Amino acid sequence: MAAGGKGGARRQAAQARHVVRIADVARAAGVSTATVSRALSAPAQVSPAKRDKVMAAVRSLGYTPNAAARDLRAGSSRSILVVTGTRANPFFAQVLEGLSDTLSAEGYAVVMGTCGNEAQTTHLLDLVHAGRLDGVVAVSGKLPAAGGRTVFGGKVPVVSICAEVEGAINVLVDDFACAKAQAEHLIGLGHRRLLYVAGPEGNYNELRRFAGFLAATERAGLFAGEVFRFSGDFLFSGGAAAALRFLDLPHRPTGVVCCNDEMAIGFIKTLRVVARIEVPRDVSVVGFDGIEFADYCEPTLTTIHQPQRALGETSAKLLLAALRGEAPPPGGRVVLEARLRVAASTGRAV
Amino acid sequence: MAAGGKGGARRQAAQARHVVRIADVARAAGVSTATVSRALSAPAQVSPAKRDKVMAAVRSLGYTPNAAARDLRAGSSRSILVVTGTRANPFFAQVLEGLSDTLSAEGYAVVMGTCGNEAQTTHLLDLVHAGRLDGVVAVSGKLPAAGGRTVFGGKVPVVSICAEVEGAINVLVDDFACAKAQAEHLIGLGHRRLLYVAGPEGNYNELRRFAGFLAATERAGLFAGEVFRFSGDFLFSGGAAAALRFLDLPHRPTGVVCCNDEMAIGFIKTLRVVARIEVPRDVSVVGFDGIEFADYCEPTLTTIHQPQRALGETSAKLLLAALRGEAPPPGGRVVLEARLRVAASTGRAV
DNA sequence: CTGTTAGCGCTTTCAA
DNA sequence: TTGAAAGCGCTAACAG
Repeated sequence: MAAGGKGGARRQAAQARHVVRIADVARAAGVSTATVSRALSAPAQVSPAKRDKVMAAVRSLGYTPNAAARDLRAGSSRSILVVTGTRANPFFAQVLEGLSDTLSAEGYAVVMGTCGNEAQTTHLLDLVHAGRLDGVVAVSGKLPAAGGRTVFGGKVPVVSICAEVEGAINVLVDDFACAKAQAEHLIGLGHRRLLYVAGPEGNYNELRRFAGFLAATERAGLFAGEVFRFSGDFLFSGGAAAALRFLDLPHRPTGVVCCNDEMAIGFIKTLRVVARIEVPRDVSVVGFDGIEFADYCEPTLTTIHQPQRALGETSAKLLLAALRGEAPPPGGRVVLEARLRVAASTGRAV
Repeated sequence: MAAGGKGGARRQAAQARHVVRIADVARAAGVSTATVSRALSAPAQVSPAKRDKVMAAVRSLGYTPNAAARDLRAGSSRSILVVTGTRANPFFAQVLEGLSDTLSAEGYAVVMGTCGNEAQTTHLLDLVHAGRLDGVVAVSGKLPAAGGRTVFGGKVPVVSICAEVEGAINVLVDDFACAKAQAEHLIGLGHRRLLYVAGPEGNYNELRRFAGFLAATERAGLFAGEVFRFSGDFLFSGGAAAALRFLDLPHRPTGVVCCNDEMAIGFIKTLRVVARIEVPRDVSVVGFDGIEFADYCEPTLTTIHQPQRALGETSAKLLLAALRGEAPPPGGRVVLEARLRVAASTGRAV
């Protein structure tokens, strides 16, 4: 359609119809398109006189090089896919903040993706295989995979945050050690009947954390009848549901280890509302993540503080390095420090 | 990895060098590239026999059409820019969830942007003007603009959520009426000394809400000495800071209207921790937004519930409609229902 | 129904 | 230093 109008004498009409192209700038500056291109991306190669002419034309016409054409030539897109389960999660929101700040500072666009259903997953995979994405960051093990295709088929670098994935560059905290610290904190306070409120079945973090929890209870010599495990889902409502089950227990635990903060908060709130049980007077509760809410709920939550922004920033830097062709970190993984911060939700066993 | 193992060692090298193009598929299927293209995007135009051959070749080669080439041809990118202040905000996170679910269900990629500093802003503007984005959604009035350029110069549809912007399709709630309802609720409970904890100066929502608050206090005949206004920033810490100022007041208000939930929660928590002041026994506090945490803090927050997901979904649908060339809604705006939900943080004035 | 072909807008040899 | 020209991979107009 452009071809038709372009050849005609009515330049005005053509201008109004279409966005400014490099040829328009070239014409206005009285140079070739090659010179315009160079003036923009390699100014040193162009004589000052022409360069100025070009820049003036660029400004006056309001020219911005077309991205699709550039991408097609360059074979890259300067876009990164970030895949998460849900964005409605303050922990990941914080991680993403660090991630996208770093990525966009380097001129990369950040595309958000979810693999909720197969359609979404397929769409993400298509994006990667279509070369629209230069790299992938998966948060918490959410790697799009469907019909035998994975994100690794797209030969772009992949970084995984908070979950170890083979073939990816991994940015982690030591879930095992942290969960062990949660349980040990409680045990150290004299608690001998412990409840573990789990994350989703099969979830990477859940598995590691439960293992850490068990390691601590075993080490302390707690036997099976003293240790409970309720399934959960990382949501407030999951913590609330666990609290209800807790209330039904004939001989209740006095210490509760939650796999994340939302569940801990939902647990505590429900105990209070439903049964007037107070934390830490009647029960001690530890969370995991260190979300901001943890400092504003009642009581302030004893929890594992993860370096949320740093997880995102580190991942971004590693991806950027991979994009530049640099070697991945030794072992293909970086482990960041996280630690227990004792607040008001835990106390001595009664 | 499937591709690698499949061919011989020789094939690997060749395969690794180049991504599969349409010509490769055409050759493998013994047809022209046009037929491949049609088989993929308009199967009805191709004979079943050839269509099957093409599809078989597509599958066996693992072909995905290159996005940049497609975009260049089509003059569009099937990507939408979503601009927010911060993602670390549970209210917006929920809005974004609805937004991106709807957008990605239609095959659009969602690009996240922030206009924190000028570099970021310029980058976003470039993206829009470079034709890499087909539409823009601005959350809470965060529209990239720098050096005289705006997002409107890129001739793409713009939707604004939660803030009225001229030239955009607006999706709103009635901030004025909601804030009025907050104050009236308190006044109805007998409170006559009221504090308003504001959002950032100049913020659209802040302006509308403060106006609504004032309308209610004036209507109730409260005079200047009975009405206070503290500045704030929509953060927990802002609410905490307001609480400290509140404590310094010689004759304290008994009712507090907060411009959002985080500030309300930060306010309440600080009152309790610093001065053992209990809500609603000593002071009543109303929030705004209806974030999930409002149901889990102590006491459960009386607040304005905004239809968070619906705000996102509605915006997405309107943008999609605009992209299809459909007319914007009457008046260029849609106003969704939000209302006060009374919980445990407000009670009768003492 | 199918193939040929002309670009989409840009960058980058290759020559001058 | 500069310009001419060849594509990047794809789709759609136009023949056949």
